This record gives sequence, structure tokens and C-alpha cells, in this order.
Amino acid sequence: MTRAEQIARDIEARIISGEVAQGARLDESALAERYGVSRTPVREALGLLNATGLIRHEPRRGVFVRQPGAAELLEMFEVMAEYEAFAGRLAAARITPAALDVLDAANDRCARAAEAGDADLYYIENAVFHATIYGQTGNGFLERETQRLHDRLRPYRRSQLQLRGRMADSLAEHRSIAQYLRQGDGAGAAEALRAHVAVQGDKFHMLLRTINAA
Amino acid sequence: MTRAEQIARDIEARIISGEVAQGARLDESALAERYGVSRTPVREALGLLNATGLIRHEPRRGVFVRQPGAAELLEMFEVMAEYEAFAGRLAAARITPAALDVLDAANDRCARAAEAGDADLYYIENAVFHATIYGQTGNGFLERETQRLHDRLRPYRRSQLQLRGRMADSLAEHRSIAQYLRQGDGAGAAEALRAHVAVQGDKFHMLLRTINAA
DNA sequence: TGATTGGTTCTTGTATACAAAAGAGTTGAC
DNA sequence: GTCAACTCTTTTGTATACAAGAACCAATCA
Repeated sequence: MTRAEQIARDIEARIISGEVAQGARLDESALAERYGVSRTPVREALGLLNATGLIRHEPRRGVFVRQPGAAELLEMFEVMAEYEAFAGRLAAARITPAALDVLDAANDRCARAAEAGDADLYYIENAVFHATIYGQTGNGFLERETQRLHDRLRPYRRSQLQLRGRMADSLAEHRSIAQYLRQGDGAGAAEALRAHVAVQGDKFHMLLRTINAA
Repeated sequence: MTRAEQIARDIEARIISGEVAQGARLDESALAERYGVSRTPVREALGLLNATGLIRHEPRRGVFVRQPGAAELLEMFEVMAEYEAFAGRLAAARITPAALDVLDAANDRCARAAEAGDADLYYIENAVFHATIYGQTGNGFLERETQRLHDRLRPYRRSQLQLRGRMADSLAEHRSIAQYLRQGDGAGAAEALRAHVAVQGDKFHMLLRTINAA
């Protein structure tokens, strides 16, 4: 991994964690000094982040942190739900028995995490569950695009788990989804995944709270 | 527009036009000399293209043109059809009367282009038609993502128009789609758009021919 | 007193120079 | 004769230096 990529990862983490505020300007020289490198790899890193949409680059002006607001996040979740539904529909027809076992194993680990109340661990296994479905669509392009948006929404999806009882509900939905996939029911899997990801009810308020906290 | 962006545009055009071959290595120094600049803006430009997926950047190895093969193109079209269908479903509920008029106007211009057998003009108006739908989804994120994939598939969608009678068929489909949207029939619009974009029948062979020609 | 214009300073965009790593070719040993 | 290691070349990754454009501040004029 090149130096620029490391810096990009670190800046990304600091933005997502809220350490650098919304709309803040990222000064190249300051970042260069912070990471003990020249401006060149910093610019490279900012270019990478610009591609992911995490920052906004205004020519001759500078780069600014571009945290999406509530409206844009809802838009992104709306698209994410559609991605998941589509992936589920394809996966239902194409999934392998081995992958179904992987889903069950991930759900079992989710169950243990839920019992222990370990949201971090739960989220990791949750990510495995979803990534496995993406990988079973038989469509590599869809897999990459979906994973990309999933990664981008990670901090917000993760915050949903803070909701009381959400981990148990989420796990139950996972079990249901796995069942649909096992039965080859594409429409069922699609609808279950759409509902699983959609921001509705209490999840909406939790999302707002997450945004306001940052 | 900065120098790096201009160079990125030009390289992109040369890749899409097939002037630079699939898998070819893009030499930074050579490009710098070609455009009469130093390696720095060239690297910046390659970074931009890397983000769009048009080139593949292997650390310490170099950058290579990454033209998608038939399999990946079919994957991309499969996702594109889903995007269009989703956009259509949303737009059917949210489209404005003014936008419906824009669709009709674009179709009228498409009709004139079809009569004149002008595939270039047809494609331009066709792009207006689709972009209008994207813009009426009420979801800015979806609009940008869909437009991005549309742009990426542009050369291949365009080549479909070379098919005998395809312009007339495409126009009829446009009329039908506009009708569904006017009636607020989301499911109808979604299916019509999916079928309109999907690669099937003769379109499949035309796509293969386009790939082989490049 | 307010607005506009000029200059100054700060920041980004670009050029050049240097370092490090990967690949290929050659040479030597088994 | 073949394989491996070493060196040399090529190319990328990084640092430094320079140029150009934008924002800000002050001074002057209306």
C-alpha cells in the first residue's frame, strides 16, 4: 500500500468519526506536516477521497469535507435498499449451497454478538452476511457497486444498531432472508432485504440523531 | 477547468474511441510529452480516470486501459436496466407536467432524427429523454449514479442504434414509457424501461460486434 | 460612510529533481 | 543446459521549487 492510500484511509476515518467537522477545509500543507510527508502524496490522497464523494474539490479554492445531510442520506438509503433488493433477487436464483452455509454461520455469529450486546462484532458479521449475498449475484459489477455504497453508508448503518432491540430484530430479518434465498424465492428475498435496509420508523429518528451528533 | 481535467477528458475520449487499445499501458512520461506538460498533471488525470474505472492502477507497475469485456458489459447493462427501472418507478410518482412536456419534445426531435437516419442526433435527444427521467426521481443521489453509469455505457448504447430499424423501435418504446409516466403507472414505466435498456435478441450480437471491432 | 480598486498574501496547480522498487537481462554456478 | 542471483534499466512514488490564481485587506475616491 502506497503512502497516499494510507493517508486517504486515515483522513477518511477521521471524517467518518467526526473528528474533522462538516464543511471544514482540508489544508494540504497542514496535512503534509501532520503526516510527515510532502504535499504530493497528500494531494494524491485527496484525489482518492474526492472520487468516493467524501470531499468536494473546488478548483483553486481547496477541498472541503462533504458530509451528506439528512436529505441526501435518505436518498442514499433509498438507493441502497434497491441495490440490496436487486442483489437478493439475483442471488436467490444463483446462490450456491456453500454460500448458504456461510450465511447461516454469519448469522450464528451475529446471534452470539447480539446476546453479548456487542454491536461492533454484530456489525462485522452483518457485513459478512451482506457481502456474501452480493458475491452470489453472479454479477461482479453489481457486487462492487453495492459494496461501495455499503461501505459509504457503514457509519450510519452501524449507528442503527444502537437502537434498543434492533440487533435482535435485524437478526430475525437475516434469518428470514436466508430462508427466502434457500428456497430460491427471489421476490421474497428482494422484499425482505428492501425492508431490512429501508430507513423507516424508529430508524429514521436514530439516523437524525446520528447526524446531529456529528 | 484545470489542465489535469482536460487531459483526463482527452484520454477518456481516446480510450472510448478505441484509439488506445484494451490493456495498453499508459506511460506517464509519454503522455506528459504528448500534452506538453510535466508528469504531475498527467498523474492527476490518471487518478481521475482511475476513479471512473476506465483504467486500472497497479501500484509500482503502472496504469492500464481497462476496457470491459463482453461479460462485464452484460453485467453493467443488467445493472443499468435495474437503475432505469427504479428511476422510472420513482419518476412515475413524482414527475412534473413540465417534465412530461420535455420528454415529448425530446421524442419529437428523436422522431425527426430517426426519419433523417441521423444516429448521432438521435442519441443526443435520447440522452435528454433519459436524463430528464433521472432528474424527476426526486432523488439526487440516484440521479447522479444513474447518469454516471449511463455515461460509462454511452459508446455501447450508441452502437445499438446501428441496428437496422432500432431507432424506430427505440422511439416507439420511448413513447410508451412517456405514456406510462403520464399515467403515473410506476410498474408499467419500470418494466418498459427495463426492456428498453436490457441487452437481448439482436442487441446482444450487435454488442459483441462492437466489442470485437474495438 | 460606503464602495471600489489596487496590492499583498496565501493557497493551489505545475514543473523539476531525486529516491525507491519492480522487471528484465546477463552472468555465473551447479 | 538450466536455474538462480545480481545488476542495470526503466518507471513509479515522493520531495522540493516555482508560478499563477483567488481571497482578503487597506486605501482612496465618490
